Amino acid sequence: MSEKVTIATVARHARVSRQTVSNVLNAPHIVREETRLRVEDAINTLGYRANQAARQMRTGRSRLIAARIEPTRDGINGSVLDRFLHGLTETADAAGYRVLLYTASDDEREISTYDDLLGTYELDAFVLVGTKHGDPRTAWLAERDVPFVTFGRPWDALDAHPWVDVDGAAGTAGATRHLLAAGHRRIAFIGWPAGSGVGDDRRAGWRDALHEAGVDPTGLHRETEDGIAEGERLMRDLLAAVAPTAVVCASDSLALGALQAIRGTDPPVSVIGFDDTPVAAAVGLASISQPLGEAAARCVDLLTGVLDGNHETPTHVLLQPSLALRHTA
Amino acid sequence: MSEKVTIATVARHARVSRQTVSNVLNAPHIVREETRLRVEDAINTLGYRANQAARQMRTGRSRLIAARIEPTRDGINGSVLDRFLHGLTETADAAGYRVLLYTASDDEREISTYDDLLGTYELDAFVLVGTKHGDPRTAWLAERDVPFVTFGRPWDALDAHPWVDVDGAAGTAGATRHLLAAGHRRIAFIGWPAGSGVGDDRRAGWRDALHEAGVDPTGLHRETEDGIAEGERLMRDLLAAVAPTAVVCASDSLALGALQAIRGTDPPVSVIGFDDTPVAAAVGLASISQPLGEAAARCVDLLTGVLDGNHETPTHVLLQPSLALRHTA
DNA sequence: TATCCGAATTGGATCGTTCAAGACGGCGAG
DNA sequence: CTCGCCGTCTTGAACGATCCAATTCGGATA
Repeated sequence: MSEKVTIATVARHARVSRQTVSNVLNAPHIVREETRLRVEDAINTLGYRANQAARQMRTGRSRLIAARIEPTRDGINGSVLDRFLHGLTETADAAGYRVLLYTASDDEREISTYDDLLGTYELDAFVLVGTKHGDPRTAWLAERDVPFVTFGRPWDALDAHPWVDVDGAAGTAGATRHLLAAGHRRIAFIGWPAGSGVGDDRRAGWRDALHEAGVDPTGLHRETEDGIAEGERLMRDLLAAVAPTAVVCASDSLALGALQAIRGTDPPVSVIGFDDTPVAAAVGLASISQPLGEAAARCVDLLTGVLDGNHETPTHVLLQPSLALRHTA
Repeated sequence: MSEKVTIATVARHARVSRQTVSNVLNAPHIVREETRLRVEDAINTLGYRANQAARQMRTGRSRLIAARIEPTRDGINGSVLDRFLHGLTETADAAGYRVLLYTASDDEREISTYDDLLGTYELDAFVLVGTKHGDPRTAWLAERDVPFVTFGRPWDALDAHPWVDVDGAAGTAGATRHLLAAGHRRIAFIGWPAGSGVGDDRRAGWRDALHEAGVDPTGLHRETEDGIAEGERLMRDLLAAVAPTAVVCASDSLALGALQAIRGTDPPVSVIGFDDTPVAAAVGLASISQPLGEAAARCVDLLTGVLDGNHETPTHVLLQPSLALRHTA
């Protein structure tokens, strides 16, 4: 190939000035149609692509979004992040943004990474997955007016910043109602210790659905850290204590454990997991499915809304999960 | 906050010229120590960070590496990509590079994405995970002298381009030898249809280890597409046909299926999977473990070697897997 | 016919960095 | 003493895009 194709090359080829080419790209409506077509033609013929670095230097915007990739803790639930990232990349691409990855081992380092990314790469925005109570990261970003969205509600202050989340309570409530409709009454719940917003939310959905049906949930739930072994242990405990006929779990890991515990029961105890991970699909575990692709898309929507100065867009999005029915329910 | 801190700000503050500051950053050895310290001091005091866009415009290098994130097919093996990406991000970071994500639904689009990424972002290099026979993507990149590394050997021409891979044959051979040492003789293998380099490699390791021990592998192997159900089906078939006492599988998905098929056998049939996914760890499945973090690190090494013009570095790296022993073996 | 108007186009300046070339002082050799 | 060299530092130009102000041009108006 010959020389690098710049805006000047295109301008010469279309016999117009650089500025006109720039206008065709950034403000097509102010260019006469005939001229515009000639320029567009030259762009295609020459295979011109606007140099992002030069554009960024002038405009101060990089069209880059940062997302964190975490060390895989538990591959079962880890695939959630994986799928979310994929969706994010796809939607961001369509909106003209690219996704840059970063990692950090703790909050302090993560914040110093923000500083670095903002300083050297002039990132346009951040996407955080999951936040804690009193998260120092969101505080840092908000303080500096850096655009960001979280996937996951800030449980302590819902209006603190834009977020996208999936209504976990609605998911577990729906699953519970499905089981109630199938005739179950002793429907147990295995979840996480109180205090995590997500876990409490999921438990609340189950409890509300039972109340709604006039069933007393007392004694029907157990709490533990996430994990297959933990799920199995608690399910055995439940079987011995209250002999539930069905169980809703806060994660697929817990549900897989429960599945191992109920093996051989007759009639089979129904099990419903959460996240609809590929493992659940593989073993036929019914599970509550989060619309991760859509969640990612709405994150990008929110960000572009902020970045393009459109303050009309809502800043909070709560999506509804669906129930993936399989032979365990 | 005040003005943006540029190299000129630092220069004024340290009472030197812009170029001297630039030299402190890029060629410290040509600056007198006293001056260097004064400049470094100013940099720290002011919190200066070199603007990547400006640097890129001058040097033509973006310090950005592209990696593809694929739609999760099978969450069990999908976590491999996940872990690899994490390692890549971490090591690239340490080497002063950042990882940019992209997706593409087919080869043609992927190539056009390359074109776009190179044209607009001036990417420094690509990391491809897995290649096919006669891969059009590597051909395209090689033709244009774009630096890239693949994680996975190009099976048809080992010298075609730099790669990092894990010795699958050594992994299955090691697993097979472990089983032989435990007294097993009828050690089966469940793998993928001939033709995929990875699958053939893994099968060869098992076959060689058996030959080495004087065991005839005839009839002891089965081939199928990847998946839990497929693994279960083939394992039942093997049990009925040749009653193996152990089985080595080409993936954890197949091994999980095999595990379901052998339930209740006495003495228990040993099962060893491949990839040591978190699911394997969770259910206690023995599995061959790929050093993904190291693989990612070596990919970055190879790339920086090429990018920094160091042609001394080897261009092919073959890493040894290890055997994660758990109660299924 | 002269004047004015607004749409379309033009040239110059600018963003922050690195490259290329040159300036400056001190030192040793001729 | 002069010359050239070396180490150190400075100055001007360039990368490729966008912003800004100025200019051209065709057509409408007086």
